[in-house]
Amino acid sequence: MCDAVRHSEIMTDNSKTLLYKKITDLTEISVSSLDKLFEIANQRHIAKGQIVLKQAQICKTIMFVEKGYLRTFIDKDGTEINTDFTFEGNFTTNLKSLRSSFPSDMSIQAEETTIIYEFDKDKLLELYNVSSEIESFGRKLLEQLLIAREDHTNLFKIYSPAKRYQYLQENTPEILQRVSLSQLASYLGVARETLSRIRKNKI
Amino acid sequence: MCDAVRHSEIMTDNSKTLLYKKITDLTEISVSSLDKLFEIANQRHIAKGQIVLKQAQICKTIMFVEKGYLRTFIDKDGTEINTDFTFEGNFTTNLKSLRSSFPSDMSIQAEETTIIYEFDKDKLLELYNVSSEIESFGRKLLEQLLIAREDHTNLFKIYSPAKRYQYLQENTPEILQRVSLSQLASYLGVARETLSRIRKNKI
DNA sequence: AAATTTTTGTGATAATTATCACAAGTAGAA
DNA sequence: TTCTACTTGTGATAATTATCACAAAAATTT
Repeated sequence: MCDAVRHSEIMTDNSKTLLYKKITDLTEISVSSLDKLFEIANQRHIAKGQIVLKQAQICKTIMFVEKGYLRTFIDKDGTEINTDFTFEGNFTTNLKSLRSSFPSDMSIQAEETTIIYEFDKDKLLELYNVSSEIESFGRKLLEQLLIAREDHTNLFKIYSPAKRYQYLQENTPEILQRVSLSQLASYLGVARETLSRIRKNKI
Repeated sequence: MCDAVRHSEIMTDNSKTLLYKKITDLTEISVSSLDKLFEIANQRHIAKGQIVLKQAQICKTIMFVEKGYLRTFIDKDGTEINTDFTFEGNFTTNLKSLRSSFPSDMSIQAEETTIIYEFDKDKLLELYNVSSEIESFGRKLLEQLLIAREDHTNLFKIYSPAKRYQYLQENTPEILQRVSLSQLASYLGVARETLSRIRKNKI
C-alpha cells in the first residue's frame, strides 16, 4: 500500500473521532496541522479500573477521552477525594506535574472501558514551536479548561451542598447518571450519606 | 527629542516594572515582542473602591496588577461573595465574559490605590497572530492561572474551613495580612463569625 | 479629639452536616 | 440461581457551622 492511500485512510478515520471534532470546534486549523497532531496522538485502550497516572509519578502527557471516562483523585489519609471527572470529548492532565516535572499528587483512573488519545508533552511543545495554529489550539484549550474550573470553584463559595447538587442536575446531568453517588460525594465536598439524603429530597 | 532616545527611556522604565518581571520570568521573549506588549499595555491608576469591571458589562481586557490589589466578586441576593483576589505581579480578567463577549456575572474592584496595566483583548489577539512568542506567553500565563485555580478548588474538597485558613497561612500569608476578615470569609466559603473564631483558635 | 462608621468578637441558639452502625438494595461472579 | 461484594439508604447522635443580636475595637471623618 502506498503512503498516499494509507494517509487518506487514516484521515477518514480521524475525522470521525471526537478528538477531531473537539479540535476543529475549538479552533481554525489546517489539514497539515491536524495531521501533525494526530501523528503524535497515541491511542490507548484502557481497562476499567486501570490507572493512567499514578500519584508520585511525573505526568508527561495530556489525555483526551474518546470513549468512557476518567476520574482524577487525591489520596487523603487513606480515603480518595475526587477532584475531577473527564468524559468523552474532553482533555485532562495533571498540569502542575506536567509543567514542573514534579511528582503528581493526584492519580487518574479509568472508570469504564476507556479509549484515550495521549499526547506526549515534549512532542506537543515541539509542535507548538512548529505551528502557531497548534499553539493557538493549546491556548484555547487552556482557556476552556480554566473557565470550567472557575465555575466549579464558585459552586463551593456560592451554594450549599444541596444547591451544588441541583446545579449539576441542571448544568451537567451526565455526571449524575454516570458517576456513582459515593464517588460524587467528595467531588461535591459532602459526606456520602448527606448526598444520599439530598438526592432523596430529604434535605 | 528623537525617537531613539524616547524609546530607550520607555524601555528603561518598563524594565523596572513588575509586568516586565512577570513576562520575562514566565517565558523567553525578544525585546521586539516585549515592546509590542508594552505598546498595547494601558497603564491606569485606580482609586480605592473603584470598579474596573462591572457585573453585566462585557469584559474586554485582561489586567495586570502593578501595585495595590483587586477583588473579584459576585453578587448573590445582595451579598457579595469574593471569588478571587489579585495582588501585585498577577494577571486577572473575567475569562468567561472575555471569550464569549457575554455580560460578566462578576465585578472587579480595587481594594487599595491600585496601578494596573490593561490589555485590550482584540489587540492582544492581533499580537498572538503576529508573534508566536507572545502567543506562547499567553499560553503559559493560562497554564499558571489554571494551576492556581485547581489548587484553590481542591482546598474546598480536601480541607475543613479551619484547615483552609491554615493552608492560606502557610502558603499565601500575604492574603491574610491584606484582606479583611469579612472579605476573606466568603473567599473561604465560611461565615464571617466562624472565620473570626477560627482565627482566635476557638475552632 | 470627638463623633461616626466600619470591622471584628462573642454568646445563644438553630440549622446543617458528619460520623457511626447497620439494614436494604443492586450488581456480578460462581 | 445463589453467593458475595459493593453501593445506597436510614436512624441516632455528635460535631460543626450559620444566623442573629449586640458589644467591643479599630479605622475614618469631621
